[in-house]
Amino acid sequence: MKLDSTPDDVVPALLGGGGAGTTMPAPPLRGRVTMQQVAAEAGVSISTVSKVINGRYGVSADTVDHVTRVIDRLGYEASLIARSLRNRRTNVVGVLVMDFEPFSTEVLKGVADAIHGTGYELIAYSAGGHVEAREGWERRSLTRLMATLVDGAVLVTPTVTDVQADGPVVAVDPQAGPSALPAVAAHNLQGARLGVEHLLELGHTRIGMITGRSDLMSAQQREQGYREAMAAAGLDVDEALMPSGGFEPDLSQVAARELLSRADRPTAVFAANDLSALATLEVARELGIEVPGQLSVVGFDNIPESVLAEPPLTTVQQPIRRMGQEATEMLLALIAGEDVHDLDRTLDTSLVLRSSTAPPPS
Amino acid sequence: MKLDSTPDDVVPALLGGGGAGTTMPAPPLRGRVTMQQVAAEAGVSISTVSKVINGRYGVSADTVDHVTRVIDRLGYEASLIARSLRNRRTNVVGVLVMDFEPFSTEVLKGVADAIHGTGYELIAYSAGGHVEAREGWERRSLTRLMATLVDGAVLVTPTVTDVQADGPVVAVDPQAGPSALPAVAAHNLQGARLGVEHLLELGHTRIGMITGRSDLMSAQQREQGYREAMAAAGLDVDEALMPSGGFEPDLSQVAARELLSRADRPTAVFAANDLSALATLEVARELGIEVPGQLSVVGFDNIPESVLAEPPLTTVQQPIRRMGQEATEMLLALIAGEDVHDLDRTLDTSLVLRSSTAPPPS
DNA sequence: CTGAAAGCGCTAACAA
DNA sequence: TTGTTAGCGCTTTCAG
Repeated sequence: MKLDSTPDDVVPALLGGGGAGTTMPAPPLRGRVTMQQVAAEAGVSISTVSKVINGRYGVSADTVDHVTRVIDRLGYEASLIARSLRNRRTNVVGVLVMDFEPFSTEVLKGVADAIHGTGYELIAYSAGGHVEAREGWERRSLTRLMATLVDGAVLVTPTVTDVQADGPVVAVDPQAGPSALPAVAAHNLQGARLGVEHLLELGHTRIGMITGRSDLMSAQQREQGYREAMAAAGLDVDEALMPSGGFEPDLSQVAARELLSRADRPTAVFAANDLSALATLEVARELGIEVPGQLSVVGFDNIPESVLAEPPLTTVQQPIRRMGQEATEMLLALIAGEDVHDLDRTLDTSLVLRSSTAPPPS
Repeated sequence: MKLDSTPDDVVPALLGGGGAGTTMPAPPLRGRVTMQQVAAEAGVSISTVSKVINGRYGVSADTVDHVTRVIDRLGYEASLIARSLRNRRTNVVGVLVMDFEPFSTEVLKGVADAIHGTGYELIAYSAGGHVEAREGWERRSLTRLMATLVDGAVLVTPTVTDVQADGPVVAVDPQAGPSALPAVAAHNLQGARLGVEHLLELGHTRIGMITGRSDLMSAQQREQGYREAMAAAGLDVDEALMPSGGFEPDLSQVAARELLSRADRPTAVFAANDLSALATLEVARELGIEVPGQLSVVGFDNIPESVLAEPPLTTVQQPIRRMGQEATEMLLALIAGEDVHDLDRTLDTSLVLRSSTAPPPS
């Protein structure tokens, strides 16, 4: 479809050093303008053009001037790719994500915040959310981009952290044990306590939990927070009241239905994430259970949809954007070769009070 | 997860060529694993490795098998960059944005939606929101990535559309006249009419507008929609009631203050975007004007913040994500060489009713 | 001060 | 079936 009409069979016209007689019309060519073409057009060698572009010493002012003019006229811009291949430094940082969804794009905004004014460029890469690629996408993406395209990378929600790249890598919300990577995470445990304590203060004592994907650290920590809060209140946890929703809507619906259909159903539910909480809301409606009148629900994440829920969801908010910012600051410091003291940061979460919680029915 | 305990690390048989004593134990090397290393480790030539990787014919099953194993063991992954430089086709599409903010990230999600299952990978690129780079960032970004890294690109909110790239490019929400580029935009005019008509139906007759950045097409169209709706209702527009807020908070505050301080202040304000509407809400609060009791406000965009406003903002919603999807569908078709019939699409907007509008005070 | 030449990691003719 | 060779666009010694 793309014809390659690069006229490289045109012998570059000889030009004197004075460069006065450059009367070539040379309209902006079709397609990509290469350094080759600039050189030919300016009547100098490729390396001279390169020097001019990179401001290297050893080029006469006249030449610089002339070449610069030609570059402007042709609208030449160096290819990031070709340059990356040759150089070690690229001045680009990468954000690697499994897919572009609410969480990762929010992180992305934070990264963008932090990158402003640093002179770095930003590339976000996703392998397209391939299902088969789920396992080890972080490793693949990293090897694909790192050391050639980017100087460092922020890995969003990686499930494996033993990656080895030859540049700095910082993980945001890592999901595999105590990571070997510098990381920024939300304080899941504290957040969960916050959510459950809110329920406790309201007077609830029979509180169920829809747990998350047990293989993820965040899910485990949230469950742990739930247990701790209950224990601190001197309450026993009833394992029967803790079905798993796997962090996703369908499973959560099943879990919620199970929980809310019980004769001794809880008066409040703490969900491992907003998606699960939303599913709970739906099931409650289905079952004719009023929220928050007969049932209180607390979520986790504060995704945009949670505001729009009916009723608006009370939830634990993660400072997602902030996480992106901190990760980037760490990354830039690491790239700069500074030694960063705190390589594993945990950011506090906060409770967002909306309308899905109330005191238990009397 | 998967430890390789396969003892196939048998030292490759004899190596011809100048291969000196090639009894390297070669544990997974530090840093990037290159094809070179795989070849050496497998005792074959680089091109053979390349053939194996790309599934080219002409390699014995045994060799394929052996090389594959070595690749796995070494964790080799082809460099996107090097490959891009060589090939014309990369199987990557790019999204070029000025910066990662709410609008562009929403578009990004749409693009990601559309890219799922197509086998394409996705790269989003931002020059880092450089202020000095504002002018012509689209041209620069395009030449930097296009034809080397990506097969085609989606340009988000470009201010210049006469870009020339040697691959397909689709613009989303282009801001410069009838674009020369295939484009997807929201129906700004219709949206504005929708917003103003809502106010009209409520009974307002004295409706002011905070206009947008006059150099942007979207702003002009929204203003045009306002005028048309007013005209259709048989109402004259008072030019004094149309200060510019430039699409941004600070200027909008000034504009709103001007508007609301008038003795004959309007009973309703249509703002060119949500940022301006939010600013208006703030000024109203400052001035002790009740919304929606004494003043109705309608915005445009439906950014996330608009739900959280006090009161929640009634606004015109753009199908941003959908725009990203359509643009991507177009782009993929273009890349595939299909001829796309409708190269300039306009998507309808819709009114989101919330609590910032009410009938005018009597 | 300028240009020729050697690659960066990879693919694709073309030879062997 | 395999290896050799020539680049993709660029930077960088190192001679002229």
